[in-house]
Parts: sequence; C-alpha cells; structure tokens
Amino acid sequence: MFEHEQQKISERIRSFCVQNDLPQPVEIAWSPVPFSGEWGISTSFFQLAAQEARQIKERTGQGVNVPQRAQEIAASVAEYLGKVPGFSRIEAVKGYLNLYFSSSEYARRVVDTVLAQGRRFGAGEPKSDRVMVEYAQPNTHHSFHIGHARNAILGEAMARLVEFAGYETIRATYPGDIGLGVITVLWAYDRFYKGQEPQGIHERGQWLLKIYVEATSLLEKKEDETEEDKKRRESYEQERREMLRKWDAGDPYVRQLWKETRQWSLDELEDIFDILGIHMDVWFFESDVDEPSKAIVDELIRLGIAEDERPFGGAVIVKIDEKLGLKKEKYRTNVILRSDGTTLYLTKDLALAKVKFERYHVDRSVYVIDVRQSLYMQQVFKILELWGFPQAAKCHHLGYGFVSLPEGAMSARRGRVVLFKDVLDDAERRVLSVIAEKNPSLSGEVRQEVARQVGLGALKYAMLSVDNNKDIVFDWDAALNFDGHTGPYIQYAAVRCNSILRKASAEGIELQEDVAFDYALDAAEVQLIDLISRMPSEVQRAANEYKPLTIANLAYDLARALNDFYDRCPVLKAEPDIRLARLRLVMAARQAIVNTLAILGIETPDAM
RNA sequence: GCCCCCGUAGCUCAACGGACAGAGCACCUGCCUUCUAAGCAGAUGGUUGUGGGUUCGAAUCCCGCCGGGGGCGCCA
Repeated sequence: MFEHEQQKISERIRSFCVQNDLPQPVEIAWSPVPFSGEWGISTSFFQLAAQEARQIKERTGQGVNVPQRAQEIAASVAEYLGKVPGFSRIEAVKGYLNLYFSSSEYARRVVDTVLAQGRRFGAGEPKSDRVMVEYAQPNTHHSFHIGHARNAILGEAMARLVEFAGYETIRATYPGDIGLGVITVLWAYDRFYKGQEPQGIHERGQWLLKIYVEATSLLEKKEDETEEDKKRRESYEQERREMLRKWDAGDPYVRQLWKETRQWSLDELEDIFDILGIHMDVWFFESDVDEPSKAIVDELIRLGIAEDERPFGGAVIVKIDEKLGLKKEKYRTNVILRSDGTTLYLTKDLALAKVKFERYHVDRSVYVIDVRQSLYMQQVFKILELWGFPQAAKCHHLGYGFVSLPEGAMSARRGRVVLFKDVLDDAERRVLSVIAEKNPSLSGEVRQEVARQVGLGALKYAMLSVDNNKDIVFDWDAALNFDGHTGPYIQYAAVRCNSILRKASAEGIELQEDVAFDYALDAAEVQLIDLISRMPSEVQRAANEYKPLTIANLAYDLARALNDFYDRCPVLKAEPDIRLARLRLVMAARQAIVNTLAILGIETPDAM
C-alpha cells in the first residue's frame, strides 16, 4: 500500500549512493519493521556494504567489517534523508534503516482505502494472462472422500487467489468417468442390484461406492479359495470383461446403464461443489477426450517427437530425455499410446492441454493433482515443450500430499475411506452443540446456516493452513477443532466486529466518514492496521508463488490482532472521537478478514 | 540404480536469504455484573536430523551422510 513512498525513498537512497561514491544497489527491498509497537517500513544495507567491500578488496586487498559498514551507511542515509513527510521518525539500527509512519495519517489512509474498496480491497490490477486452474478430478461411480475434498478446497482457493490477484481465471474439472473401475461398478450393479435405486443424492452416490467395494471383493482372489469359489470368481471376471467390451463397442444397453449411474455420481458431485462454493466453468469428461485424443499421437509421430514401436509389437513412446538432449535420466520415457491402440492418461492429458491452449487461449495452466503424479506432470510439460507450446513454461503442477487416516492409507477398493459428507455432517452437529452452549439466543433457522458456515470453515481451514506438499493424517478431532489456529477462530474475530457495529447502531451512534486517528494509538491498533495494509502485496506474492497458505496465515494473523485489539481497546466506551475512529477501524478489520477468508472460500457468518 | 518431497518445541505446523526461529494443541497460573471467554494475558518448552560449503548473514541455497514418505514404458 505504500509503494509510492517506498519508491520515492528508494530514489533518494540511490542518489545518496551516487553522491557518496557508493556502488548502485541492485535492488532496494522493503519490508515491514518487525516487532510490534511501532509501525513502519524497513530496508537493510548489508548487500550494499558487501558490494562495496568486494570492490575495496579487489583494489586494495583490504577486508571490511560488513555489518559495521552497513550500519554506517544506514546512519548516513538516515541523516541524508532528514525529515521525510509522512514519517514520524527515521532510525538506523544494526544495518537497517527504519522509517516509522506518522501513525494517525497512515492509519486513516489504510482504513479509508479499505472502506472505499470494500470487497475489492486487496485485489490486484487486471492482468493480461489468462489462467486455467484444473482441480477436482474424481472418478465417477465412487463417492467423494476427504482426499478429494483436499483437492477441491485447495483448487478453489487457488482459483480464487489468482482471480483476486487480477488474472482472468477459468475453473476446470476433469472427472474420470470411464475405465475398469467404472465398469466394475456397472457390472456388479447390473448383476446384483439392477432396478434398485436409493433415494437421496448422497445415499445414491455412497451406494455406488458400496457396490464397488463388494465387487472388488468378489473379484479378488482369496487365500483359502475353494475350487467352487474359483470357478465363480472366474465367471464374474468373464462377465466384467464382457461388459467392458460392450461399453467399448457402444452397446446401447451398457451405455444406457453407464449414463444413468454416472448421472448419480455427477448429481452428488455437483451437490458437493455447491456445498463447497465451487462453480466450474468447464467440464472435461474423460470419456469425451478419449477418442479425439488419439489424433495427437499421429501428430507427435509425424513431428518426430514420438516413436512408433507398434510394428514390432510395442507401443508409441516419447523418449523425453533423449529428445531434450539430456545425458542423465531425468524425465525418462513414457508411453503415449498402448500397443493395442487404446489411450492412456498421458494421451488424454496431452490432447487436453492442446485444447486448453488453442480453444481456451490459456496462458498459464495450473494442475491441482496429487504430488505422487509429480514425475508424470513433468513429463507432460516437457512433451508440450517439445511440441512447441510456449505455454509449457507456464504450466504449474500444484501438488498436494495425500490425506491418510491414523490407521493407514485410505482405500476406496477396501471401503476404508472417510467420506467428506460424513465429516461435514459431523462438523455441523458439533457447531450446533457449541452454539447451544455459547450463544443460545440465535434463532433456529440462523443456527443451521451458521453451523454450515462454521463447520465448513473449520474443515476448509484445516486443509488450507498446512503447506500443500505436506501429507495430512486426518484426525477427526483436530480437523473439527474450533479453538486456536482454526477457521472458526478467524470467523469469530469478524463476528466480534459485527457485534460491536450492531451494538453501536443500536445505541444510535452515527458512523462518520471523515474521521481522524488523532490520538495515541495502542500497540494493538498499530499491529492491526499494519497487517491490514499488507494484504494487497500478500495477495500478489501468494498468487505468484501459487501458495494459498500465505493467505491462510494472513487471515489468522489478522484475527489474532483483532482479538488482541478487542481485549485491549474499548470501542463503544471510548471517548467520542476515539470511538468514531475505532469503529472505522473495526469496519476495516472486518472487511480485511472477510476478504482473506473469501479467497480461501470460507464464508463469514453475521453472528455465531 | 535414478528422480521428487519431507525432517523445526512432547504433538500438529508457520517463518520474501535478514534483526530476539513463531503459532496452535497438550499441561500449569490468572482474567467473564464491562463491545459474545469459539477470547485475552502469563509460565513451561529449541545446539531448526547430521557433517561440511557458499554468504556480511543460512531453518531457508549447494554437496555428503542418516531417517521417513513417494515415484520411475503400455495403472490412473
């Protein structure tokens, strides 16, 4: 928020260097002065001193004490700058130049800016790059578990982040609606359950998972298998293969069965997207990309990127390291078409990337996919590069660690999964019981809505406050904790703001726009304003580094500062002038918290 | 064999190459007739796995080692 001041002072530092025969600093980096209490910006002179020291060493061979010299430079710069308008004082400490803001003036500017911009506070200027974020690639004929939820929550936060940072953003999902897993469910459904259909979107979706688990068990070879078991299993296997063949051949009965059951999964998926606040712009179905993707194989062969080993009974492959001219093995070789002419994931991903670039004109492509696919994703990007797509350099794999259970990895095949819907239902129950205890005056209807917002907030924040490439062991109690470093803690801070504002209005206090912060600000107020002012730059940094975590941290820091302020600075009972200023600050703080939470896809309740 | 990720307080995790490595949980002590205690303050807790290197400065970058996880031509 203070780029203008920073730039002006940077210029003066540069001219100071010229006048004093110092090397030109490569970069003058500004950061907030750490340690609470006062508020300002800071830069250091270590680099400059080291640059100078190197020159002296070259000329005279003499060594220089860099920290000491940095402090000297900082001190003379402080003297050179003298009194700078807008800053109350300047100091040189340990090689750092600290410029402290005139609190009242800047406090007012920060607060006014936030309130003028409202929901847009923190947003970046529009940028020319178009970004596509692909996330939520669950298989149909399954149910949605917390591993899928991590993907969807992270992907949505990423999409909101780049969008808020100023990029044109396209959200894309890529459900896997074909393959052996899907056929397995079709077979078992047709064989044992045809005609049955549970009522309720989630019941139906979960039922398909149950069928899948049963079917897998029936098709799995058992240790103590009898001759009879074996015969039965083999005949089941035969039936499944027949089902796959018929699907491939476009058999109307099987296709109809597939479409019907697939729709059940999609109904559930759409409902979950709805719950999570996700609105996809583009749906790429695996079944749609399958056949057309074969065309790119010929193209890659023609271009000399892929090698066709089918005449010798092999597949179509790309020797990536060789084509890149690498000596050491790094990206290896991968198959882009099976020897029997059927497609692989890679076939489809390459074709899909082409569509993204050519039809959707995507400049940057973000893939939110399990970190275990990391080599695979690198292979995709490298092949795209060989293929001549300049956008390949701006493809980014946002990997995330997998979610496991205390008892081990989740396994859909074995039915050992924690379903997202179950966790959410439990979260809402827990919130309701907390409300009953803490805020029984909330009306029944509002309670339900608050339970949804807070329960979801807890879940989402638990997923987003951990670095994406760290694995998560899902702990029911930890994920649904409402105290401390959690979503509800942050929501609660915003709710406290609402409380104050509501009460102010009830007491007939009129809010004013022309309010000065002409009093000795408490350290908590300074800290709060400081954090608020960082939001715009944090948004840019987080978007450029593809790190929603940064925003999750900022949201928490804001909430903590607000709670501290709440405790130390009375608002309604303060002197009238201070009261008006603090009310404005409360409004601004609420807006900043609401905006950071919005990036994370977390709603803020009015009360809780 | 090669590649990727991780190792920070008892536990779960933060920390643009920068100033005293911070939170939460758990445990202990205080604070509700004062804007909702889903809160605040305080106490305890660290040779950032290990040995080198680069740098004025390293949890962060580079190399070796130890430990954990993941991946590596017709699965997705």
